[in-house]
Amino acid sequence: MMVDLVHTGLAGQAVAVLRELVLTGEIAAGERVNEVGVAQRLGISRGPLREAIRHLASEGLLVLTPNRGAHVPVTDNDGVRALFELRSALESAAARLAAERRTDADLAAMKEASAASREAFATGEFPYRLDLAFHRTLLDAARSPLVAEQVRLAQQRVILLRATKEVAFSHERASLDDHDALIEAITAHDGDRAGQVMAAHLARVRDQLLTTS
Amino acid sequence: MMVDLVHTGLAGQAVAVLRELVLTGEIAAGERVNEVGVAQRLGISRGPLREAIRHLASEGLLVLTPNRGAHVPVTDNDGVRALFELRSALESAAARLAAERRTDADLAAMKEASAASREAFATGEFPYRLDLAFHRTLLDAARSPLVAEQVRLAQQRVILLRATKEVAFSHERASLDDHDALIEAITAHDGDRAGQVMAAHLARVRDQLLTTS
DNA sequence: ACACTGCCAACTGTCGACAGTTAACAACTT
DNA sequence: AAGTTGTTAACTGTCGACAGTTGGCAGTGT
Repeated sequence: MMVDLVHTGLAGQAVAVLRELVLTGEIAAGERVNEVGVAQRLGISRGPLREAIRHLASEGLLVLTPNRGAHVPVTDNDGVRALFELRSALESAAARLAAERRTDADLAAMKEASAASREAFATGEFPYRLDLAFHRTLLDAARSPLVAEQVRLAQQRVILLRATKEVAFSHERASLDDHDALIEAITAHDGDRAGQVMAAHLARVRDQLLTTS
Repeated sequence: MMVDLVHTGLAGQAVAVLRELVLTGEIAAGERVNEVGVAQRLGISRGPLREAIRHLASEGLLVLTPNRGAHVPVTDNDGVRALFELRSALESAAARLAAERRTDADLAAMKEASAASREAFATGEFPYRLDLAFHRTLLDAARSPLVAEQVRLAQQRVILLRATKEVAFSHERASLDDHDALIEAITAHDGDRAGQVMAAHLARVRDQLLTTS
């Protein structure tokens, strides 16, 4: 993710730009990505752009169809459930590892992130970014680079989900309590409980994203 | 994985061929992949080959260095541990899901795979392939396509590990017992226990792959 | 012998052009 | 009118050539 910024070439820049276009919903769900058009728009040739498209496809931000190019995926409720099964698998494990390995510094960072969230919530704002920040502190505490990377990719797909569904994501108070429960379990080095709390937390977030049609 | 075979283009074929070259160790660990050389060897141009290289890099089978190309990763003990943290996260969750969702047909398939492994073990052979076959039946029972896909990718990286380390991988009897314990827990719809057994099983396999130097 | 400097070969990064495929539309048939 | 077939425009897939970068090596000086 931030690793991509080290990609100094045109392809790397194209990845960054395209990712932003997709995640902000500027390219709508289902919309196709025209290689020549986007390449001209970015002022590069098709080669690097193709590379960028394939890269984002490998992250699940685009889907490829042979001879038909790439388009932003449209996700139904089953897709949402499948995605959260993946995210829950990864992030519950991360919570368990964090409970086993956390230092006091990790704990302090998590508490700080939680406090910032509560403060923002008190003033009526609880942006998605703060929730992600908390989850990131937990990832740091887990000290498992591969798991962390996959968590980030899964979280990114959730962001895309929100961008396409245009769901106003005001976190509920319950999420704040979940976070604190997480901190408690991790403080107590209780890996099992941390994993369970994380799974319950993500189930709650998932249900927010399921369309009730 | 098998999906790649549907990639009818040259790039798709190149992915299949290159993957085999890497997984069989024909391209050794640490060895660099020369774009022009391999492209000529495959009778294609650099474009599709580049695409294939980037694809395998996204699967973790190659690592890219700016302006220096791709090479087969060399993994130390820490890397092995990190990989198995990921695999354990994914596959323990798969076991939990399998315990919740398995049908009788799933159970039959798992028992059949286990029986085949025991039979082969009795004759002195317990190829890696049979172990993978068992794990695949479990994945099918979990009915979680995204988790299944990530599990396959992680397993593939373990295969690469074995290819590069040239470790003779004779499964231990303990693995057979683990499999049966897994079947028991899944039969009883005991998700927690299935997850725990899977984690213990993978820890055993991991320790086999750690170099004791 | 060692360190530094300036080449140089090999490679990756990028580009523009061509070939192949697809889906949509128009024309024709029944 | 509905279905079928031919045509075509827009796109992706592929290629060969050029530009840029890197690491090594010969050469020079100390």
